[in-house]
Amino acid sequence: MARLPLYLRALTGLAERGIATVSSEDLAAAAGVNSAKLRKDLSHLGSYGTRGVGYEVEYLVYQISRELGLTQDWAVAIVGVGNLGRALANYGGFVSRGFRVAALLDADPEVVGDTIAGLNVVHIDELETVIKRRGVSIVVLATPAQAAQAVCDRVVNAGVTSILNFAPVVLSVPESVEVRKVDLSIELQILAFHEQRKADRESGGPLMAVENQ
Amino acid sequence: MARLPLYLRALTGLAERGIATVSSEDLAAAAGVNSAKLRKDLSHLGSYGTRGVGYEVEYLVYQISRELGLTQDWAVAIVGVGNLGRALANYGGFVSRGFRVAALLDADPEVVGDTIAGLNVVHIDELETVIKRRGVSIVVLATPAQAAQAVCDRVVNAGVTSILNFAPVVLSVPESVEVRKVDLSIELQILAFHEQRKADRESGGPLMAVENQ
DNA sequence: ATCCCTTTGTGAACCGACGCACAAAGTCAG
DNA sequence: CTGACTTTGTGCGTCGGTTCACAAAGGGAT
Repeated sequence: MARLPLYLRALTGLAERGIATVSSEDLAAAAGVNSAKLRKDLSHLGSYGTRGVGYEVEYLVYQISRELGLTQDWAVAIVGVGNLGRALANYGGFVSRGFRVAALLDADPEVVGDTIAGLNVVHIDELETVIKRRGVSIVVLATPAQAAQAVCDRVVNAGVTSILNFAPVVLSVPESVEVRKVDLSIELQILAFHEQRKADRESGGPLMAVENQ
Repeated sequence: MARLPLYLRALTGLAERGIATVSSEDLAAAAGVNSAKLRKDLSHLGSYGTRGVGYEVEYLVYQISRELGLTQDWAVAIVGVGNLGRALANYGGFVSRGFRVAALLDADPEVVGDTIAGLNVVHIDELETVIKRRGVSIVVLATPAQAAQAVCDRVVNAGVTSILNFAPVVLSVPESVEVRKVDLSIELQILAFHEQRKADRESGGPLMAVENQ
């Protein structure tokens, strides 16, 4: 389930505050979901709750971490060391959740050789070698849109089956490869859409009511 | 609809290649969705297609842009000028789609006064003033998790009703305020989850089959 | 002018997710 | 030990979204 990371985040927050036990109601509120949904999700990974009491925070953290595969560490390569790539390389949220940035790659000879977040930037020509040698299993694409599909093809050929794509293009990949995409400007466009509808409703709303009579 | 930006992106790509007309089938492929779904989505904003021919690219770009409210320009403020905030400030994808970064704010006196992407970083104390004076209607939160809710409250009080949240917390806001959230590490965790299931299936799969006999 | 071919727009079946509401199960006080 | 209370786990009705499949509509050739 795609909500497990959300629960995990809420649980680690509770653990830090020293809370040992939590009810589905409280945890659901902390994660921003319905409590029945949360219980159903958790029941899919086994009966880890105690009726009348709730869930033991520590135990649940461990179970969800295991389910998500966060008990092993994952080597991640970031391709494209522009502004976004740099930000991702320096982002603390990855390391704290079992992800290790194992390689930075770029095509621009200007940045190859630079050290970012303690890592040497390698030329994209080394892609296949680096992936094999450093055991990379997840690749983050932060390249310009034009380059994304070509890099993606090479990454897939090198045997990687999980890609996080920040480039604003639809990547075509074999069915066995999973691509998740984050498009920052799409998120803003959706906000603008709703923002405009609010504005329309305020000015045009009453008018519409008149027209509808 | 949340898919309109996707269609728009595909359409501008086609327009750049000089394609004047496109069928729902082709456009759906370019956007990575089902063609029936695309036709239904487009029909919700009026009958802009011609049976037997398809959709006129230019016209559709205009109609979707108008529907999304991209014909006006939106002033965006970015709060939190860490690695991510900097990357967002420099990100070209915003400007090209009608979004203007109108303000950068931070609490750290070390970065206040710096110039990033041609903008002066302002202290967070000025938040309300800056929002009003520069007509900001969308705020991007790129602060640490601990600070996010407090900043969010101030932003909401200042009258902003659209927030894009990069901090890994669930923000509580009035119902009238829309929050979209992007959590980079959650995306990676979902990839790791599927990656692990693939690995489990390869090693544990055949074994399971034996056990099930 | 007519016929055939392409493509849109949509009715209707299908599917999964969501949440209510409740029974089963466990805790704790007396 | 018993009974009242709390909370999980889940059956079931509902709802929105997705997709199939087809009728309606337009274009172009003969």
